This record gives sequence, C-alpha cells and structure tokens, in this order.
Amino acid sequence: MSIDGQLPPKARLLRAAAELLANSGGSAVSTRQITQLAGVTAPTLYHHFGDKEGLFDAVVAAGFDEYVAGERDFAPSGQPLEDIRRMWDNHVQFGLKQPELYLVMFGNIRPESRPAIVADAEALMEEMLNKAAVSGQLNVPPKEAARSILAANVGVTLMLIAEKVPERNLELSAMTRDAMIFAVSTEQARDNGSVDSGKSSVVVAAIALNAALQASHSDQLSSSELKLFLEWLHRISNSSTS
Amino acid sequence: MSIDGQLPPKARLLRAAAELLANSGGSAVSTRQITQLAGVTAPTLYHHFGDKEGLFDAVVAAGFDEYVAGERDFAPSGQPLEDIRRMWDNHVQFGLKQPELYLVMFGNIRPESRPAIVADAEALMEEMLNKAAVSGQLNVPPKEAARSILAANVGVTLMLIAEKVPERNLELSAMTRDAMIFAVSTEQARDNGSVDSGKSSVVVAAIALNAALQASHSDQLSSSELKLFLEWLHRISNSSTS
DNA sequence: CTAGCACCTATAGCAACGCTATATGAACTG
DNA sequence: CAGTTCATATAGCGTTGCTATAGGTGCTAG
Repeated sequence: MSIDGQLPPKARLLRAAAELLANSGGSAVSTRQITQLAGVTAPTLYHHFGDKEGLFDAVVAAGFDEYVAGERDFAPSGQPLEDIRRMWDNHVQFGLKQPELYLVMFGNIRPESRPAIVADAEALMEEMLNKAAVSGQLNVPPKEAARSILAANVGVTLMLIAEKVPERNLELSAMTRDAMIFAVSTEQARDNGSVDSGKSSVVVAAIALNAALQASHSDQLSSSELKLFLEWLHRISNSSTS
Repeated sequence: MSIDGQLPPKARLLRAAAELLANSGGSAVSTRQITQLAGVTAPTLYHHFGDKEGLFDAVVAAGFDEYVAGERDFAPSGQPLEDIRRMWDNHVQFGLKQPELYLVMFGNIRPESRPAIVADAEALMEEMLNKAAVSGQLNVPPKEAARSILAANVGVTLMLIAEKVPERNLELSAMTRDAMIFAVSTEQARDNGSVDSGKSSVVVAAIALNAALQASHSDQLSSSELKLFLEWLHRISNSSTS
C-alpha cells in the first residue's frame, strides 16, 4: 500500500502525511511511516519541508484552507452574529471530523509560541465580528470578542474530541456558543427585526436608555449586570409587540 | 546538580520530573534527563511508574492536589456563583503559573482517551455548581454547566499560555468567565458587582425610564425583577454624583 | 547464622525516532 | 557540450522510550 499516482514527491508526502495523520488514531506518526507510504526516502522530506513540523504545517495549511472554505461558505451575511454562530458550529464540526488534524492545528500548544494558525482563525472571526460591530451589534471590540469566542470554541472542541464518541453531547457546544455570542452582542442582535410603532412612554424611554448605554459604555454596572439589564430593557422595549 | 536528600528513589524521581517539567520551557523532557537528575537509572523509573506517562501521571496527581487545594481554599463566600468565579480565576492562575504542568494535565488531548484529571476538575466544579442549583441560581443542570464552564476555562487558559507573557490580557479571561457564568445562572444570581461611574446621557435616559416605569404598570418584569431593575436604574441615575 | 525469598536497582542494549553529511542522478541553461 | 541547480538516495549519527537479565539488599524462617 503506497501512494503512487505519479504525483511529484512533494505532493505524495503531503498526501501520505495527511492520510496517516487522519488514521493514526491518536498515536504518533513517524517520518519513516510517512516517507515509506509516500515511496520516498528521508532526505526528500527534509529537502521540501525542512523538518517534520514543517511537513505538518504544510498539511495543516491545506487543512486550514478547507477550514476557511467551510467558514466562508456560510456568511451570506444577512446577520453577522448568525454567521458567527455558524462559524462556531463549523469549527466544532471540523474538529470532530478530523480530530488528528485539528489537534495538530489547535491542540499543539507550547508556551510562548503561538501557532500561526490560531492567529489566522482569530483574524477570520474578527473580520466577521467587524461586520457586527459596524451594525452596532457588538458591545466589546471585535478583536477581544474574537479572541474570547475562539478560546471558548477551541476549549469546547478539545473537550468534545477527548470524549468518547457515543458520549459526545453537542448541547455543550450550543450552550457555550450562545453564551459567548450573547455576551459580546448588544440586545438588538437577538432581535430579528420586529419593528413596531405606537410605543408607550416606557418603551420609548427604554429604547433611549438602551441607545445611550450602548453609545456611552456605562461602567456603572458590571458587564454581566449590564447584559441582564439590557435583556430586561429589551423585554420592555418589545412589550408593545406581544 | 542532582536531587539527593536521601529520599527514596521514587520520591526523587517525582521531584526530578516535576522540576524538569516546570523548567523545561516547552521542550520535551526525556527519561534520561529525569533519571540522571534523580540519580537513578532507567529501570528504576519503569519499576515504579510503569512508563514515562505513568511518571507524569503521578506528577500530575501531585499537581492536581495543589490545584484542588487552591480551589478549595476559596469557597466560604456563601455565594456559590461567586465561588465559581474564583474557581475560574484560580484555574487560570494555576495554568499561567505552571504552564508545563498545566499542559500535561489539560493540554495532552488525545481522541477517545479522556484524561482522568479533567473529569476530576469537572466534578469539583460540578460540586460547587450543585450548591448554586439548590439555591435556584442555575438554569441548566450542574453537570452540563460544569462541562461548559470548564471547557471555556481550559480554552481560555490554553490561549493565554500560548501567548507571550507581555501580551497576555486577563480581560479575555474575565469576559469569558462572566459570559459563561451569566449563561448558566438565573437572574437572581447577581447582586454584588463593581460600581463605577456613568455618563450623562445615560443618566437622563435612566431617569426618564425610571419615571415612566413608575407611572405605568408594566407587567413585562416580575416584581422581583422590577425591584432589581429599578435599583440598577437608580444606580445609573446617581452616577453623575460620584 | 544461614538459606531462601521478595524487593529494588544497575549493566547493557534493542528498536525506533528525527535528522543530516555526502553523493548521485536528472534537468535545465549557457 | 560544460556548468549549474534541483531532487533524490545511501548510510549513519545521536537520542529517544523501554527492557532482558542479573546482581545487590533487607527481611523472615529454620
């Protein structure tokens, strides 16, 4: 069993590494396995990729393209925060579908050395969050929101990967996802555009306070209090529609 | 430099492994380094711990005791959710103080094989969340809340560890923490938050809403909610004086 | 006191690992 | 056709985790 196909050795190495990584079942993958499956010898690997990690980086880059493609396939961007939710789910699905690859990408943490891939994923999410921000749907800077959401997203995915398949409960993901998105979003983001007229003075005042709070970043309340406060405001603001 | 102290070889191995792990700076720690520092030879290690991972598990067990001790030192506060918050912060601090040990404990993810240590940490958090649940402060089962919070906690800690020290921003942790706690808690859970200053337009709107609310009989909020809501409104309204 | 026994540790070494110094072939360029 | 560059192979270095085997140590029994 070898990868022949008359591809150039570089591509064969990439394919062999990806295949072994995907089927390794958690155990380590050696350069000898890879080169044997690719039908080349060791120096070829090091000529093209520098070292083992370079090869894995290249595999990860291809995997990341797939990841990004998945992330971008969504995003017809009616609702940026809805797109963020789909990005989250796509992230989790990617991790569960290719756990080995995912672990190389996001699970290979070393102190003081941040994998470039994480920064890329962060930038991707920040880009999307920027759209939400310009629509006034974010109450924290997009960069920090992206870092926070991605951290939780990775944490949840790692935990799901570590669990045995039959015990995996995607509710964990959904719950954490909604919590994070809710935390960074303003209240109007949870609104699907129900526009109403003939509001009472309470509603008007609530909307005014709402806007003022969002414009001025009141720090009179803690951020978590503010979330709850705004949720109530939202309830009051929508009271005329119910 | 070797660990002598006339301790039995088993303890010397544990100490040597812990020390090398703590100072390895991210690079791998070999059994030869450990045995040399402990002043023993290889078979001694394998006699006592089975294999390298067994040794690390033992080190982790000791580290986990320290972790648990830190988690239990807090918790007299009467407010379970406040204790959860401290558990979160303690978790992050532990990870940042001993990143190598933390990575062995929480960063060594393999598919289908869940480290027992994660389950223990989860149980610890679930136990605390149970107290919140009996007080009616949880709106999700404690088990799922614990898993969700812990997943986010680990994700945040790993991300902070991966960052260079000067760039570490603990706001990421605080924000994610509050988001998760808020997500699992009922509204009555929070009352003691940090009090800050406010902005004038907010104050105006708050006063308006306050007056409007008292003039009308809104049934959008329960009486207890309304009470807290008005209290916060009052706080915002008075912020100009501070 | 000695014999036996269980426990613990050391000597020496295996197979596998990541990686490389060196050399050879192929392909393009002048 | 000579020269240069790129790509691959031969062979092997140093290190890794781990172990088959044997020897030393301290105990209890006769």
